[in-house]
Amino acid sequence: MAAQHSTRRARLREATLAEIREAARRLLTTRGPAAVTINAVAREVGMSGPALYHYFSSHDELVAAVTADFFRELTAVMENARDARADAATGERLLATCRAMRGWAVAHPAEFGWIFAAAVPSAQSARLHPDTPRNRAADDFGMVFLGQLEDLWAAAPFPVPAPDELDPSVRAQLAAYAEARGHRLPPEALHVAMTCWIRLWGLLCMEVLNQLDFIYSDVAPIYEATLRDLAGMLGLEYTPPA
Amino acid sequence: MAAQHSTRRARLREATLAEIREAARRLLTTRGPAAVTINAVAREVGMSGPALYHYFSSHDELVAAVTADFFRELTAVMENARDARADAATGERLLATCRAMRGWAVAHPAEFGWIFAAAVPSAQSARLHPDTPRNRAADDFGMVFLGQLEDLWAAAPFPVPAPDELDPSVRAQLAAYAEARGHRLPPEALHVAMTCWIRLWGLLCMEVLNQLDFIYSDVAPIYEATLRDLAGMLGLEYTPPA
DNA sequence: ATCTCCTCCTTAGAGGCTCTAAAACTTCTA
DNA sequence: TAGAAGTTTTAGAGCCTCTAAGGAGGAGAT
Repeated sequence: MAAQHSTRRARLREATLAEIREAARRLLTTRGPAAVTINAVAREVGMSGPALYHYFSSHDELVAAVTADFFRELTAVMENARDARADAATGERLLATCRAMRGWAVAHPAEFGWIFAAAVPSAQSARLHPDTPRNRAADDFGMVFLGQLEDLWAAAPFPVPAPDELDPSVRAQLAAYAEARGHRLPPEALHVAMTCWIRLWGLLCMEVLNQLDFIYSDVAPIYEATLRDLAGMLGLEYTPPA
Repeated sequence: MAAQHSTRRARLREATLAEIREAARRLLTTRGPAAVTINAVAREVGMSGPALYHYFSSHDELVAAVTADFFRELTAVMENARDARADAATGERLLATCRAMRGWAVAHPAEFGWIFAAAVPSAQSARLHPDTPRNRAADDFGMVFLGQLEDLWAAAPFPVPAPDELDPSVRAQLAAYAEARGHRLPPEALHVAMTCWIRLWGLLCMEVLNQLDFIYSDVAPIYEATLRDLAGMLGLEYTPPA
């Protein structure tokens, strides 16, 4: 009873869903996160409040949907940057990917803050609902970064701390994650990868939250200095942006 | 007309103000940031909605007041940790201060997230209203960290990047800040200080926002590894926690 | 061609929120 | 003791989330 005769309806519905998410994003960027309300979004697309509940069953679900959109867009931007340099060295591709991430962040600070400078559903509840679109999009995003470090490791293992330098408890935590992910990186390499990720996350979040305004008017060179640092940690040659 | 005959009233008012801020904090920790509403806080202290406007002229002002409270409490905790080791080496005192910061963050994750994982009024508007209690408390907090690095620099200058390694634009931005602060650190040293601060901020915010749950169940050793790293950058001997 | 069903949309409304206005109650002072 | 000052209340406008009930229109079945 489904696929055959519901195509037209389904297309219309899809278009409306897209329009709603665009309106939500527009409100976010123009009037801030607090303005992304069911009522305001409904007004924006020309329907009256409760009608929107035919598309999203709650405000939280709308929020999750646009969050997933942002993750997917950022993922695509980073993958494009990576794939546009398919013939370049792995290290150069990683740098390009990281630069693409900041490029998106500064071009879309509200969206970046929306998805990253926010409390994440705790691991507990993520294990209960692993397959929401939001969580799938976030996982896919994570793999853009992690996947490149796996490639890098496969191509040219980077320096890692000696086994006795890594705290045994941390090693165990990382080993559990490595196992769940198929052991593409040993715990020591995962530790280096996480260190890199944490530094990029922190710097970008501070920037989009204006936490660095008090001292820096232009964070781009700070980001480049960080990338140079990370390149050093990963045994890569740092190449300045094109 | 003020001080002499208004003491009793003023005392009562002060007590009510304190009670309101405690209620707001209780709501934050027990029901999350969205539950800190004027109405809910008023109910909590046993008065009805609009009465609270005699103490705080808007929701934003209440938020700013408890934010200032949190900054002051964290500042005090860190200063205590520092001063409890007045006779120790500067490096050990700095490590103790940083550990006190994480101690407060994990003991009060909601409060830490409330003040740090939030958009800051942009520098523009901070320059227009520099003397709100919130901004003063935030500045005082910043000085706990920066002040110790100044002491450290005065006692034993740590290694800094060579002048030609530091991006000229960054150098200029830092020089402007150094001038405003009385030149207690040269731009190169400020750059190192900010690198340290950014790494601590990022790691602690990721932790309180559950952004590391997916891989780490215990972030303490990661924090210690970061401190060891920073100690290395600052030419300090790393000493494990007591 | 009509009938039924399903989808989409509407209005009405309960209950919460911020914040203003006006009135009432308390306390302090002259 | 009367008025001033400070505190608190109720009423209410206008926003919000979300539920309930019903209307208008196309899609398939008879």
